[in-house]
Amino acid sequence: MSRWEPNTRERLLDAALELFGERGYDNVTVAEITERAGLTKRTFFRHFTDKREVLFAGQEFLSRVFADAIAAAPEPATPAAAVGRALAAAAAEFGPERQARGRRIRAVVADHRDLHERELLKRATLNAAMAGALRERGVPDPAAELAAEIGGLAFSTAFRRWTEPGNEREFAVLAAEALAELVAATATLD
Amino acid sequence: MSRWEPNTRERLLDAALELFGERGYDNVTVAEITERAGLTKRTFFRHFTDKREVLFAGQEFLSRVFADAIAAAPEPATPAAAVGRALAAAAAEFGPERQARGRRIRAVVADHRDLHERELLKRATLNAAMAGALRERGVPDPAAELAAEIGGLAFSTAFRRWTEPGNEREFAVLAAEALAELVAATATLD
DNA sequence: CACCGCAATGACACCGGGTGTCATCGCCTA
DNA sequence: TAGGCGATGACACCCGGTGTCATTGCGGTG
Repeated sequence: MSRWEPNTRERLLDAALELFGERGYDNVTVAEITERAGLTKRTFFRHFTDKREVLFAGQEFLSRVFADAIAAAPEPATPAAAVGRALAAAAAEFGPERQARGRRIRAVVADHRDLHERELLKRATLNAAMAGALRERGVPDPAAELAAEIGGLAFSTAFRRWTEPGNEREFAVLAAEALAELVAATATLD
Repeated sequence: MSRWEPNTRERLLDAALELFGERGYDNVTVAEITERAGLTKRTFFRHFTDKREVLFAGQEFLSRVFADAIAAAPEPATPAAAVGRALAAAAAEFGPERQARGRRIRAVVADHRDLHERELLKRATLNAAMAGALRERGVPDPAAELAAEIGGLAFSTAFRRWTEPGNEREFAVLAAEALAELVAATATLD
């Protein structure tokens, strides 16, 4: 393709994960990441707006998957069922290949406030995409917002369990289970 | 008290809000804020961990209010009712004096991604406090988590409406209404 | 084949947020 | 009156992030 080594973003992510694992997120500078990847600091910021973003890139893509799946759900589907479709569609992106990387990312994010903060922003973006798609198919507020919030909660619960050490179950199963638990819990609130 | 002007934090917040209003959040440096307040940059960071925190200080206090109110709710109270108590308790902190400042803060936060991100972190902290207090009184997961999430959603909806231009209604009323709408909406999900 | 446009990178200076460290200043207490 | 101490100032420093211009070769066009 080009004269440079290909897969720049991948290489940067790999280098970053290695270094974060060795020394921790904030004992690693962007210059060190790019050095290991054979690039320069400036190039890093051409691919990621932020130092944090290297760990969360591609989440915008997930938003589209969620929204499209909700839009494509059969007409008589309830909000909960539509959200279930979205989770199922997302599960395709969480195969065994991605599991190891997911674990490494989660380990880094776990004890860094700044990274947790960014994760929340990504989830909020996801929620907004789901809520928008639900409104599009006629679900009124605040039900659309609520269903989206529950979907986000189910997603993050499923992701946590999926990346927990020793887990053997598939993402799709965990997501469906988390969603079902949450929907059932709505009956116990009042 | 001391030989310096009192109310350092307040003065910093006032100076910051003025400047943000005049030129926008990221066209104002911390040095400029402290200059207007008659202090130095270093002192700013002794009072706020971050530039962003100046707009969100005191939220930890709210977490305690929420948690305490939930813990103090009468025993037969449902999760939704306990959350309602928390919102009512919080309403005491949102009198008319605070409304103007709330509007100014919201205006600054509205179109700045970084600030929105921090707001999400604060809300997540609030949610965690509520969920913890609910578990403490025997509400099992994921109902505790869900109730907390709904409480957070009601809170932020109420705050948004309360600070909307032209609003005349009290925070307590708006919060109770938002919560009731959300609880009612749970019945329409499935 | 020579030329040119273009996309990705490098090089480099610069700004501003955030921190470590030591000095200063004055209130409070013994 | 001596000293503890808490809050601030002064100052140097690091690093994340950006603006800008130069460089490098690939692909298309005549």
